[in-house]
Amino acid sequence: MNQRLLLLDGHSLAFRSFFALPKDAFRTDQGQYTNGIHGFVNTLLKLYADTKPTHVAVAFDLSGGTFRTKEYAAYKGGRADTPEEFKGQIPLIQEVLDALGITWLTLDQYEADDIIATLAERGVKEGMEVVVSSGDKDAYQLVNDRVTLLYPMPRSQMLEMTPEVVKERTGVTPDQYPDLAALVGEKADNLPGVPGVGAKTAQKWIAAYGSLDGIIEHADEIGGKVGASLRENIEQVKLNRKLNHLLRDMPLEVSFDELKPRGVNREAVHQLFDTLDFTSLRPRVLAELPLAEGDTEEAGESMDALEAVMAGPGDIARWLGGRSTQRLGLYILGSGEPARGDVGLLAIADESGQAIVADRADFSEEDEASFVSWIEDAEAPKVIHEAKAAWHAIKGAFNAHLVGVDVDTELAAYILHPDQRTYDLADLVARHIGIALPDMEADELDLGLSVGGGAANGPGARAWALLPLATVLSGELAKRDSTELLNSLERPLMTVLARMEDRGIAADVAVLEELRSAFDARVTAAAEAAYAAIGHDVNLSSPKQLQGVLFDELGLPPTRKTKSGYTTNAEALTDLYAQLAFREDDTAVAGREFLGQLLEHRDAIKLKQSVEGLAKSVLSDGRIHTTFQQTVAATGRLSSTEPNLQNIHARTEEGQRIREAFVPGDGYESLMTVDYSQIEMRLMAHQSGDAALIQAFIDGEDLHSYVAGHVYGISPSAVTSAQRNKIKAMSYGLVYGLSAFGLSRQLRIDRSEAQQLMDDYFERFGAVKRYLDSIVAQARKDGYTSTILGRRRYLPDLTSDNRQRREAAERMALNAPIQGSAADIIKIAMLSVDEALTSGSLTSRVLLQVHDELVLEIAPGERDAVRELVETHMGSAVDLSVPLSVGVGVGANWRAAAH
DNA sequence: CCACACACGTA
DNA sequence: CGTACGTGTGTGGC
Repeated sequence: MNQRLLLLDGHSLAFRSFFALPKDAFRTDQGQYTNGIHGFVNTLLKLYADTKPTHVAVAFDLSGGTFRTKEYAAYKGGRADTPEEFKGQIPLIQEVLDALGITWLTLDQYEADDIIATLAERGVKEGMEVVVSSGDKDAYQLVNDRVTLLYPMPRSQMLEMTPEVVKERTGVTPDQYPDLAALVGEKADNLPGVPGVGAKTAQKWIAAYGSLDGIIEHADEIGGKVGASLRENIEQVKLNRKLNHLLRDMPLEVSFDELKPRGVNREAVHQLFDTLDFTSLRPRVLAELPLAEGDTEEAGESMDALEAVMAGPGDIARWLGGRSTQRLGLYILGSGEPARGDVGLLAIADESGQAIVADRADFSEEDEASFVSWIEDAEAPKVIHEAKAAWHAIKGAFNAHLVGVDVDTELAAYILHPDQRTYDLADLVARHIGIALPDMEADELDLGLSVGGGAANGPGARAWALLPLATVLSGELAKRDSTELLNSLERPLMTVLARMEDRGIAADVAVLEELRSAFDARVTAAAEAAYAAIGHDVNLSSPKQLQGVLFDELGLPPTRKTKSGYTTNAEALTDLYAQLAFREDDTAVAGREFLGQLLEHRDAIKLKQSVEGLAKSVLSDGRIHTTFQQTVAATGRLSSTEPNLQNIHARTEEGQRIREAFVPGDGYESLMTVDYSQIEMRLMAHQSGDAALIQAFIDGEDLHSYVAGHVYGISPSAVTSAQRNKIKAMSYGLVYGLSAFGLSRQLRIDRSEAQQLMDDYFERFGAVKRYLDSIVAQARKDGYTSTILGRRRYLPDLTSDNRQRREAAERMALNAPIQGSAADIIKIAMLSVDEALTSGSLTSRVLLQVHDELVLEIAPGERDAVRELVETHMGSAVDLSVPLSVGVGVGANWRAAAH
């Protein structure tokens, strides 16, 4: 029979991958680099698919010497040390091979290529077709009509080297190649060739004398400088030839039976790929390599079990009929936008693999009633990816309120790994249950299209995959003790957020329009004045063009460098302005005018864009419906998009006018803001246990004056405002991992003064210092930080060799427990406030969250009751060693509700 | 058309 | 050389 033997040089292929793939993109939580492993497995899969071998072996070099280094100490000398990031990947590749059921070999004193040469020789003798893949040119000599070499090329291409191709590329036959290499030398192996002899000369000699032996025999007949050179270096050439000869008779104690792939051990692959963070390779490995015996039919992990059907009218009702209390997976294709949700297609699947896919447009009355009662049944457990989006889709399409979400797989994945930008369902399924979901075509993603039988596969498979995915994720969470965080905090919060988004906040479009026009006038005036100052137009929004004006035309001194030139940010422009203050030449006068108008333009255009963006996002109900992102911030915070209502101007007078456009809607009389005061410093006090800091909060004094009094050794009442400001900056900076350099820059004081300030601060608040140090130490040990609710953030860079990355990770480690705990606390408070409002039968409701602040819409007559309620529930969200102080304000708009 | 850089708003 | 985000604009690659 046709037997084919595939032989790989493991080290050589992995090393190429290591340099081909960006190492920082392949790094696990634990700091292990995996680019070489990933590339190797990828190459292996490709070779396997291309060659369909019956036998496979991977050969590795051993570290330490070989017979070649004994013979010639300089062999492969002069190479740079193996990169630290590559070491350690080889043993992991060998573990992967074990899991894949593929044999790998090493042999003391010999190189991978010797093993390959030996096996190739034996394979040919057995009548096999042999395919070798190695990036080592020495392997050329193995090529013949039964042995093909696949030589790796850039962009993961493989060059198929037959004897003809070798001849074409080297000018000699495969068995002559080592002769040629001996003459020319091999830089990679530190083997010098004959000076003056290149490939052309060597080819000519080999053609003339047949082989190296022939050349040596007739060395005296070769004239000219190269002849003399050859005669002088004849010993080196002989040595080269000896070293580059691959041994074909190694004592390998391996039989061809052992080289037959043993099949993939699923469990081992899952385990290993989990620790390696491999997502995309997992389904490929399982699909493209043979599975080990008894490992083919694993319950719940094979898509063979899936039976998806398209629903006709009445089918949904019938399907749900017998299953309404089972745990079911629900997948929705549609729009999950707040207040504009809709369902195009939906799919529901049960644990047995039965799935039904339905077009919303085909729902009968009976289907709708059955579906809605299932959706609104809290005892009917549902598994959904992005449940909040599903909530909106269902609200929009059925006017029903989703309850009974057992697992939101997106939220679960976020709790496990909060540092990913997105949590794509197909990626999670591939990663956690090792199945490649069928791609969904773009037209399947469109709403309301008629759907043929084939299209059911995508949604059906997704609904089906949710159930095993939820089981795996729940298991991971339980192992990590994070079940509570998901089920008691994030999952119920999802519904609270959905309702907040659904409500939106009323906007006064007349105010927005008035502001737009006022800001627009400022923009135009500033732009014209700026053009006048320099005598021509310029795009004031183009940093590149501004650099031309500032540094070339006006000859101003360069500012801080950016990646693509010099910064033109407000801070730098203000500095430049100050530098021109004492000059009265024409350029300086023009420069000052230009800079002043540019700053004015920046300010005005930002305000204008902000107002325009808000105006555009007002829906027909007169309200702005933001989307709160519950799974994007690595610290556990929420974020807000489309539009972002967490960064509405608040600091300047002009900016605050924008907040006047946020008003109570019909049926409500005011807005209320409730915020935590200094929650991060309170957490610092609590977590550090610093007695002085705790006392400050218990006494309820002005924090920054109190701390400044301690630092400067004076009474708080004697603290000047300059002293207070410095200490305030320092206190806030601590939460962000501020350095003395950063503090000096921010306060525009000497480095030494900043250092002194920090020293004095830590002298007085020693526990704070010890706490901050301990956070980093603990995080380095564990690999992650934790909040008061046990929310983790993984920071593998804490052990990076790269100082910048490491220090950045240290700052994140300092900040994450504080910022994240504050996020935990306000989330608890949101649940508790929401619950209290509902159970108190109040109409007032929460509309927005801005990290440490809630914005509520107050119904007539409820103001005082709500004030008391929010003070109580926010103030008692958690029990700390310092009080949680809450500020409340009420007014006719968001600005007026500030306090 | 898309990704990136820059600038800047919030906590 | 202070954390966490999102958005608008310009730019230069494809």
